[in-house]
Amino acid sequence: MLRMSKLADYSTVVLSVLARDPQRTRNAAELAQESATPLPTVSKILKTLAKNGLLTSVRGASGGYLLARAPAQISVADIILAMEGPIGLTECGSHPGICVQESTCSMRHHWNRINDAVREALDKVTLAELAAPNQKASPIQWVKKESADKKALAAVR
Amino acid sequence: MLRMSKLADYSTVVLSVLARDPQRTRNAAELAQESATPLPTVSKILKTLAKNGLLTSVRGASGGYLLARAPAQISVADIILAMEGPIGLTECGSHPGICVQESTCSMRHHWNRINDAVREALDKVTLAELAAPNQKASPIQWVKKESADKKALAAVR
DNA sequence: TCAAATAGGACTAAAATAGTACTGTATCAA
DNA sequence: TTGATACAGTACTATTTTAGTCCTATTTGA
Repeated sequence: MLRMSKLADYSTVVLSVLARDPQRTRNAAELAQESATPLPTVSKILKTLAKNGLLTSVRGASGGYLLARAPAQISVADIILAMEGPIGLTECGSHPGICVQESTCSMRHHWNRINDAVREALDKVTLAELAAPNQKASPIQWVKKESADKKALAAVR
Repeated sequence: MLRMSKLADYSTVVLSVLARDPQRTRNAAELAQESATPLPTVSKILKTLAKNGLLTSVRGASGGYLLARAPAQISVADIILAMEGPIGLTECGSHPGICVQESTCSMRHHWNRINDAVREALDKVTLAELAAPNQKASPIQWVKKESADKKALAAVR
């Protein structure tokens, strides 16, 4: 596992829609439609992303959102940071003061290294890459699953 | 965030206790005490770790657990894999069939890359290192990002 | 001034996780 | 052979986290 939240996941989809045409301002309803995600949820995501500097918002009639930076300047690490806060695999990393063993824990320093390594890995992948069409990744193995997918989704929703 | 589960976290503590004296068999009660974690919880963790091949168990009176491999041969990735299953930041990675967009999703292939990068980073850190007393490892290359991160954290909270 | 849109916060529902307990099985030693 | 010790497995409950929704306020353009 080691999963990021669904909202963070969705946000990569929404952002990649925006990245396809970075100059254009789009409102929440459009983005909800294009990303096939419920409007209230998309709306929530957009607010969070705007608040944390990944999107610029334009209020009022004919307003909307657009990317605050070029897609190549936004990394996956940035997106996760914006949606979930600092990357930290353990609780002691992002919430100091919870763990009683904190002051004597010899592992904490190692976790910092690990977190940094993960962050670095995530920093290397940009939104520009995420939004780019697949280059010869073989989709063959997934195609056959499609009908099962729809069924699974129906069960889930 | 991007957090691993508490159980996975605890398990690193328990394993590092075992790693301090890899030959010695210890029972659940001992390990609970030494790791300052409730016995039922430690017990659950130990079972999971044994089931997934990180620990060898010895049943019966004077039984207990010991590491299945040398501490240097057990990586953080192994631990997370044992406790949480395959590393995958998105749901589609570890549960194919849920997402309707799966077959047409151009991002999936990128997520595979990202997961691999994270797994690689976690594979480089071993239990031997985790269990070792602190030595000042060089955080130099990451330092420059640190202040930016803190700022971002402040904004998020 | 009206309509369209974001901002912010509060609230509810659902899902995942943590934690506990109980029953079964293996092993050792008296 | 029997009792004590300790792991194995599973089911259950409670808690916490996350997701999702809704409502009201504010901003802005026509």
